[in-house]
Formats: sequence, structure tokens, C-alpha cells
Amino acid sequence: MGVGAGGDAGPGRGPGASPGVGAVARVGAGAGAGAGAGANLLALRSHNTALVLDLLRGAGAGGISRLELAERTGLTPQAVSKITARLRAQGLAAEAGRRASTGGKPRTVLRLVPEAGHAVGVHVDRDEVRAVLADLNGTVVGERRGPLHAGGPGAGAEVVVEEVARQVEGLAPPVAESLLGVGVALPGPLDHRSGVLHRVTGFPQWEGFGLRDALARRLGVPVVVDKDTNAAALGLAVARGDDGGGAGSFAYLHVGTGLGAGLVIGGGVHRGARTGAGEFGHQVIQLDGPPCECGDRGCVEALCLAAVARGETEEAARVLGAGAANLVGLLDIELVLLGGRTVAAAPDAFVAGVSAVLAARARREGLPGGAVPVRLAPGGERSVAEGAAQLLLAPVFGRGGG
Amino acid sequence: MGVGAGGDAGPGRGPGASPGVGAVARVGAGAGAGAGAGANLLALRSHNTALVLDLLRGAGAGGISRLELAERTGLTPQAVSKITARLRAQGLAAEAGRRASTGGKPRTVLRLVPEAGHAVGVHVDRDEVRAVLADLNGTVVGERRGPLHAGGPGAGAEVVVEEVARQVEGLAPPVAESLLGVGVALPGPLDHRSGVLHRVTGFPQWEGFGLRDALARRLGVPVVVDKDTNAAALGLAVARGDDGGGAGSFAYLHVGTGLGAGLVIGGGVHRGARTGAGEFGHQVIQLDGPPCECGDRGCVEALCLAAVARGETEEAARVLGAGAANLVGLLDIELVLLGGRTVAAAPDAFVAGVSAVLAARARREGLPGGAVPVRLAPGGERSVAEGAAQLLLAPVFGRGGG
DNA sequence: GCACTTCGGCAACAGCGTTGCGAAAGTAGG
DNA sequence: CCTACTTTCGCAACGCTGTTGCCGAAGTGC
Repeated sequence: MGVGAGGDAGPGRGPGASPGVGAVARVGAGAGAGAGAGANLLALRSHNTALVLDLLRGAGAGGISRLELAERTGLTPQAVSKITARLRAQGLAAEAGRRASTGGKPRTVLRLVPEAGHAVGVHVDRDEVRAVLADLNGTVVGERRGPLHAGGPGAGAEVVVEEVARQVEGLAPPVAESLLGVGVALPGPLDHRSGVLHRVTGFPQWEGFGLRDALARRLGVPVVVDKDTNAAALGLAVARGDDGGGAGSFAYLHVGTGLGAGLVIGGGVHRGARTGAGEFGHQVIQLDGPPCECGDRGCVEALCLAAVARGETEEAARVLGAGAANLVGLLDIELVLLGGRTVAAAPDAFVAGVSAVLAARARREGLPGGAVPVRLAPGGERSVAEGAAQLLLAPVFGRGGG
Repeated sequence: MGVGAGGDAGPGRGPGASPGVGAVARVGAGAGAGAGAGANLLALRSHNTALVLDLLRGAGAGGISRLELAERTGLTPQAVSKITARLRAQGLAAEAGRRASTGGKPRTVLRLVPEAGHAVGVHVDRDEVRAVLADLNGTVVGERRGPLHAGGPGAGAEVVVEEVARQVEGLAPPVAESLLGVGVALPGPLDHRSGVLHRVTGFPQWEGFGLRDALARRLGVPVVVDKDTNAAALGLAVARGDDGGGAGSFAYLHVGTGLGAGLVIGGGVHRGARTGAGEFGHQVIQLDGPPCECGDRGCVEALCLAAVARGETEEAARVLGAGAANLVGLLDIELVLLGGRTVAAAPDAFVAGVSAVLAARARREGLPGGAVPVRLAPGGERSVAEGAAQLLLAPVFGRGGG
């Protein structure tokens, strides 16, 4: 029944209960990174179990029958029955009514039991810490906010650890069996794999701080850190659903006080060799153009934000569109999503402006399928925190990410 | 003993001999595209077998012992013994001497039997067709060249099919049991999945032609088509070896009569949603700059080639570097490789110029690890054809690509 | 010649998905 | 109400996977 968080992705919490979600989160058995990648039977089971869980989640409250699961996964109905029986025994799935009959025994509908697992997502912003408690569905079942006073010199990163820990403990007792861990999203470059911060924008004193391990020690649960744009992109990827296990790819472009991006390729966040991918803002689109804060010239961020400051929203959108077109051409993604405060101030203008650039590009190329669509990213101010929670939830459903 | 080519990736060739390489090439069991992605025992075996084959290939003539294979894959020695026994029975692997003893029984060294499988790689260029016959190691064991007279209007794509078929048949009888198939690399946009050409540069009359299926029908063996830059990048990825199963990522930038790129992420070629990724040349780095042939303005290709035409190699390299820096920032890749005739004309200048831009970027970022290295792509004029052969060989070793 | 170390295959095993088959639970028709 | 049919789904046996326990094979070192 219990959902022990295992000891995979961070410091464990002592001997957990029966093998639960944690054991599932491991594998992938796929072409991921890592050394060996040899797959054994446990890996096989974990992979298929995660696949089934992902479909159950995608089905939502409506549920999904065993035979549908079999069709979608390519597994035999009997294999699905075994897997779902295990999930029901673990409390992760449950029967939920039955479909209308088509002339025979009606299909039994299965659904995910969202309460079987939880994760905390924390959004550390410039002046605020926002934490949400999400269940397996990603539904927010608790929220807390608090100011962040770490701006002053001398106020080290420990202050942030303490503030984040306070918010987390206020949301969920760390001994709760269903707590998978805590995901923390914050701006600026950092190393996702090691959990070490690098020159986070606005907080120079955090350079080199090992936030993940410090917070994991403090809270006693697994912790994952990532860039805010990656968290937002992950949240959007989950929200989209993507065929259940699809190869969905899109770029989330965030225009706020800065300009960043989160890339989703094959259903998972693409982080790159040093987990620094997605640096969209300092893409040069105007050789020898106006200087940017980063020291280079003609960056998208500098051009776009300058246009915004001048009140020329159309020009800002055109610049953003040029950067997006470069990105689309290089990666051949399917969708561009726009978000952030600046976009929210004039959503239609930005969507139209970026769309126009991509449409012109598609016309020139003449490729079948038409232009890559541009849409406003759904979700409100809480979406980064929700995405941060998905940093822990997604692996349960086989969305390890790159 | 025989290595039937199975019937996976294209029209089969009738009932093959014993299950061989073809059966291995299928799976991945991973996070690839496709619908189901449910993994069964066959998928598991194929995955692990491909992994072992990849390590055997990477070990080269020196070979590798069973225990080393076990360490590298994470499998138990006994599992490796079973897998290698199967491979030896199929003729894909063989014992090759033994290591020096370390106080006990010396390890038996295993090696790949390259002659157990072959693939033909064809490079269709503007005025020439070049075909190579490669064994499992990728070693070229046969080569043919012939002129291509398809430029004239009216000369349809069938002429090319016939010319390619003639070269292939001259190299390898299509009934040879060890022939896995034919890979064809050609310039310009095309759909890798369906094998349909789109406006191949220089051959407008090929628009919409289903080259893959036409050639497969003509030859009776599986055919795969891809962009020339992707083929070259795949060849480079294989040549690098990459830890055996590593997450190697790099960009191959080709500067010839045009400017293209092949992206390797996670050891496989990244092709994107519509298999059109890697369009590096028409990345805009000079908003409202000089017009490009593509109809846009300020593309890298236009700027770079114009600088080359003016004799300003340094400026050309700087422009290329700016594009490469954008790419590195977006994807966080580990390496940039340069190739093509234009680069070959002044290799040091290009490598130095691109390096300088990336070094400056790394200095600004201040990230650990230093700048992304820039190197000249190894291999000569034959490398695209060799890479095209890898389109068939790579899947045998689990390098499906994205 | 003996003790020791290390490699690698044989045999038994647990666990995976698969297949064959039958019980359960509906609809359709008398 | 009863029967015939369809469809779902679980039990049991099966083949195959990697794993474990064990032992012979083949070296080194004393």
C-alpha cells in the first residue's frame, strides 16, 4: 500500500515500506545517458509499468480499460492484466466502473489513484518562494508562498535552503510515505545533474553552491533542481499529454525580465551535455548589433527587450520570431509556446508576430505540413512550481528526460 | 551462419536464412518514437545483443573479454556469456586469443566478425554517384563511382534510380545473404521516414519522388535515404566510438557549395519531428541583412559564403562561429566538427575562427569545463558514402538515431 | 607439485511476457 | 425465463530472459 520513495535519485529515508513508486522510477531501459544501459528483467518491468502508469494518467478521471492499454502499449492483454494487478495491489491503480457493452462483457475501467504519491514543487523567484504539493496527477493539493530575503550581500545560500525547507515542511511532513521528493526550479544557469548552482541571475553569492545536496540533507527526501524554464516546459509537456507516450517536441519561450527557453524533445526535457541547453536569449541574431548584458552583441534578449522598452511590441515579436525560426529550423520541433510576463502583457501581438515569421519561413521552404504553430502557454503564475513538482513525478511515468 | 536481412525496415527478400542481424536491428526498447513502445522479452534480448555488438565493434581488432563486456553493460558475466555464445553461433562474433593472466585463468578475447554483414552506402552528388560496400566494422571493402546525368530537364528521377542500382549491383549481388541493405545520402530536404524527396538542391524535378520505395523495389533489399550531412554526421559518430554507448553529442558543420549541419545527440542523429532538423545554413544571424537565395535575409549561409567569395576567410569563420555558438547555446553539445570543400581550402583559419567565437562565449559564461572544442572532421571525400552505409549498419548496434 | 586465483560453462531458478483455455458478465433472440 | 453468442479477463502452463550456485579449466606463484 505504501509508496516508499526508494533510494535512487538522492539520499534515501531509511528502510521504506513495500516497493512502490520509487522502484518504478528507475529505469528507462532505453537509449538514455549513463554508462551501461544493459537492461535486465527488472528494467523491463519498470519500463512497461511506467508506460501503463503514463497511459493511466493520460486517461484522467475517465479512466482506460485493460484492452485499450494493451492496444496502446503493444503488449498482450494478459501482460497488461498482470501489470495492472500489481499496480492495484500497490494502491497505485483502482477499478472505476465499466464501459458500455458492445455485445459482450463490458470493459472494466481503470484509473490512477492520485493520492498514492505526492511531490513538492518549489519555485524560487527573485523575491519570493512559492511551493506547491502535487499528487500523481499533477493536481495541486496544497500551496504556500513566502518572501525571499536573500538579496543582501552576506546573506548566503543557507538562507534560501532554510526558507525553502520551511515552505516544504509547511506543506507536507517529510515522513509522509507518499512523498517522492522535492523539485526546485530557479532562474539562471545551474548543473542539473550535480545540483550545483552557477551564477544564478540576481544572486551572485550562490555561485558554486550545492543546493540539491544541502536541501536533501536538510529535508531528508530526494531533491532535484532545474532551471525555471525547464520546469515550466516539463509541466507543459505533461499537461499536453502527447499521445500518451508520444514523441512530442516543442519549445517554450519565456519572456520576462530575461529571455529563456525550455526544449522538449521526444516527450522529455532536453538538457544537453552539461545540462545547460536552452540558452535561447543570448542567441545572436544581429551580428555586431547593440551590446547585451552578457557581453556579446545582438542577442535576441537585448533586441527583444529593448523593443519592448521602446513600446514597439511588433518589433519585439518579430525579433522573437526570428530566434524561434532559427530554433525550429535547427531542431525541427512541432510547436512553439510563449509565456512570461512580457508576453502576457500583449499576448495576441506576440503570438501573431512570431507566427508571421514562422509562416513566412514555411512558405519559403514549401514543406508539407505547413507552418509550425505558435500558441500561448497555458497555466498561470503557479506553472513553474507545478513543473518543478513534475521533476519528481515524471520519472514515475517514464518521462526521464534527456 | 547466414545473416538474413529480415524484413523490418523495408520490403523483405523472401524467407531468409537463420535469424541474424536483421532480428537484432529492430528494437531499442527505449524512448524512441513510434506508438506503443511496450517492451517484451524479444525487445530486451535485441537491446542487450545490440549493446554487446556495439562494444565488440568499438573494441576493434584488439577485442574485448566477456568480463569487460559485463562491466561495461552492467549485465552479469553469465548473461554476457549467453549472449556471446549466441553471437558466435550466428557467426557474428569469434574468439581471438587471450589476455595476459593476472594470476588466474586468462580472459578470452572476443571480436566482431566484420564479414558477417555488409551494407552499401551511396552518395548521390550533383554530378556523381559514389557507392561503397562496407562490412560490419564500417570498413570499405569495395567502391565504385559513376557520373550522374540527371541535370537536364526531362531526365526524371528514374534515371537516378537506375544509375544507383547499377552501382550497387556492381558492388554486391543483392542476393548476398550478408547484405543488410542500401543507404542513400543526397543533398537537400527530404523525408527520412517516408523516403520521399523534397526539392533536392539542384534537382527540382525530384520533388515528391519516393526514392526509397522505388529503389527498394528495383533492388529487392531494404533502402534508407537521408540528407548527406546526416549521413556524414552518423559516420563521424560511429568513428568516434563514444564510450561504446555514450551520450556523445556534436554538430557537424559542412561548408561546401551550401552550408548544412548534422546533429548527433545521445549517440544518434537527431532528425526532428519531420526529419528536417539540422537546417543550419538558413539560421538568421543578421536581421534584415543581405538577401539569401532562400528568400530570407541575413542567413549564415549567405553571409559566410559571401565572405568566402570576397576572400575574407577570417570573416567567414567568424560568421560560421556565431552560428555555431548559437547552436551550442541552444543544445549544449560537446563538440563542433567542420568539414566540406570550403573548409578544406583553409582548415586552420576556419577552426581557429570558430574556436575563437566559442572561446569568447565560454569566457563570458564562466561555466566549468571550458569552451566547446572545434575540430576538423576526419575522413575524406568518401565519408558521406561511408556514413550512408552506416544508415543500415548503425541499427544493428543499437544506434537507431532520433 | 601444490595452493591459489581467475575465467567461463552447466544446471537450477525466479520472473518476464505469451499462449491456451475457461469462468464471468453482458447482449440478442426465442 | 432460457439459450446462444460475444467479449472481457484471470488461471495455468510455457518459453525465454537474466541470475545464482557450483564446478571444471587454465593460468600464476611458491
